[in-house]
Amino acid sequence: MTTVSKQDAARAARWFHALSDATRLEIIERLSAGEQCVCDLTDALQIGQSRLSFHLKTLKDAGILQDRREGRWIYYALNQETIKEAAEFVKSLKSPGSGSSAPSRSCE
Amino acid sequence: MTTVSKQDAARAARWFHALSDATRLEIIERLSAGEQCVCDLTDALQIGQSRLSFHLKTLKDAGILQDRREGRWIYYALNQETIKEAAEFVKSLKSPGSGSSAPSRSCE
DNA sequence: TTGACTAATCAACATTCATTGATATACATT
DNA sequence: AATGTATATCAATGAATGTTGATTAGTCAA
Repeated sequence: MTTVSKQDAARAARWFHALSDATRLEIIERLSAGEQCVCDLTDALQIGQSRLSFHLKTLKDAGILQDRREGRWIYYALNQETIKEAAEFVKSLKSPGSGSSAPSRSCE
Repeated sequence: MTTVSKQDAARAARWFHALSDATRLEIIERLSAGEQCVCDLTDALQIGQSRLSFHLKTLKDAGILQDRREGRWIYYALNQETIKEAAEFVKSLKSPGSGSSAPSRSCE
C-alpha cells in the first residue's frame, strides 16, 4: 500500500498538470535533445512568443525545467531530478501484486 | 532523441491531466491496495457522490481505471497497463546522456 | 544614450474544468 | 409493481487555464 502524504500528492499533481498539455510535451521532447534557448524553441514550435513563455514558466514552476541566462539568451533544460522523481511516482502507483487484489466488499 | 507522435502526445496529455488532481491521486492511492466499489471510496474519501463519480469518469476516460459491475455495485480498479505505459513515457523524457547536452546556439 | 533584440509580464477574453444539487438509470428486494 | 439502494448524468455556477496582443525589462552594440 503506497502511502502518499498530502504534500507529495500536491507536488505530484503540479508535475502532472505541467505535463498535461500537448504544447508543453512538445517543448519537453525538444529539450530532451539538450538545452535550448527560447528563440530556438520559438522557431521550432512555430508558436507565439508570449504563449511559449507562458508554457515555459508553467514547466519551470513545476520544477520540470531549469533556466539560465547567457547574454541576452535564456537557455532552458530539463530538470532530470524532477523527471526521475515523477517517473518513480508513476511506477509506485501500480498495485504491489501487479494484478488487482481480491475485492473487499464492505457494501453489502 | 525521443520522438513522440502527435497522437501519443495527446494520449499522454490525457493521462497526465487525469493525474493532475489531488482528489484523483487519492482515489488512485486507495485503489493501489486493490479493487474497490464506489461506496467504499465515498466513505473513505468523504466527498460528495457526484463529485466522486465525476473524478472516476475522468480517470476511466483516460484509461487509468477500469470498472465492472457486480450486482448493484460497481468496482473500480487501476488499469496496470496504462500506468506502466505512463511510467515508461515519463522515464523516456530524460535526456539520453543523463546530463544535458552541449548548448546548440543557433541564435547569435 | 539610443536603438535593436530577447524574453517576461500584463490585461482581456474565451475555454476548460471542478463542484454542487437535482434528476435519471440500473439493479435488488419485497 | 413498488420501493430502496447504488451510481451516473445533467444543468448551473464559479474557478482555473490557455491564448492573444501590447507593454515592460534586461542585455548588447553603435
